[in-house]
Amino acid sequence: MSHVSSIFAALSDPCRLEIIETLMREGETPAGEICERFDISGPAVSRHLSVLHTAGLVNRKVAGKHRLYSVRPEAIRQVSDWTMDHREFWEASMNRIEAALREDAR
Amino acid sequence: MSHVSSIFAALSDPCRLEIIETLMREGETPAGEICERFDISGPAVSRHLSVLHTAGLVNRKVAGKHRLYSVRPEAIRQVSDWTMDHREFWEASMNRIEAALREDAR
DNA sequence: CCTTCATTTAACGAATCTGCTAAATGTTGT
DNA sequence: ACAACATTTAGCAGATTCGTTAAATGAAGG
Repeated sequence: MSHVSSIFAALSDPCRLEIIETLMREGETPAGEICERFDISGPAVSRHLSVLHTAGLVNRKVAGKHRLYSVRPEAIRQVSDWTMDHREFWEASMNRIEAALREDAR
Repeated sequence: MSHVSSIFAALSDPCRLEIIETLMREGETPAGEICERFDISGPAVSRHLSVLHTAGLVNRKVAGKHRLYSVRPEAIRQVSDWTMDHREFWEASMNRIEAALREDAR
């Protein structure tokens, strides 16, 4: 699996995406606090965290009985890099569409 | 499923990601030509194209016996937008990491 | 019409994902 | 050592995914 596609896979679950967004907003957070935010069981959240960790999206830090999770910025950057690699395509195309819209509006 | 997570889901398969990258590079392409590039069967590629279409990542245009596929730039832009929404997080964090590296190097 | 070409749909099996509950692990405080 | 707490692992059911081959669809040309 190409590396960026495995990052996409990790983000493809709505629950995992929300976990990542929460961690980016609030920084390092213990597993238990993440659990509280979701209606699913603790083990289910734990599994999601483990998927994210395996995919290299989060760091896990052991602190007493807690595990602190945080997003690895490089991972998000890889997504950004992927879009930037193709920026010429979508930016140019978007401009063409906008131009066509302006043309239509006249 | 939040919209961006369904885009991530569509891109989470290596074969689909490669299809999208090919289409971005080469523009509108008939299904048959896409098939030739992959070792999997025609029906398998057709299914991937249909997944991409359902997720809003590609346009399908009927041209005689051919179906021409092309990437919808807005879809890629949504990925870009998502990274940009969190840019402050990963950019700041990357800088912090870089600063730490520079600190270590001294 | 009938055939051929391009592509999709159907039907199926193997593998993977996601959730659950119950049990295990490891840590802290008594 | 023991009890309480935080989290993960095990084991299982149901849904989904991805590939295959065979059959269906639909346009183009003789």
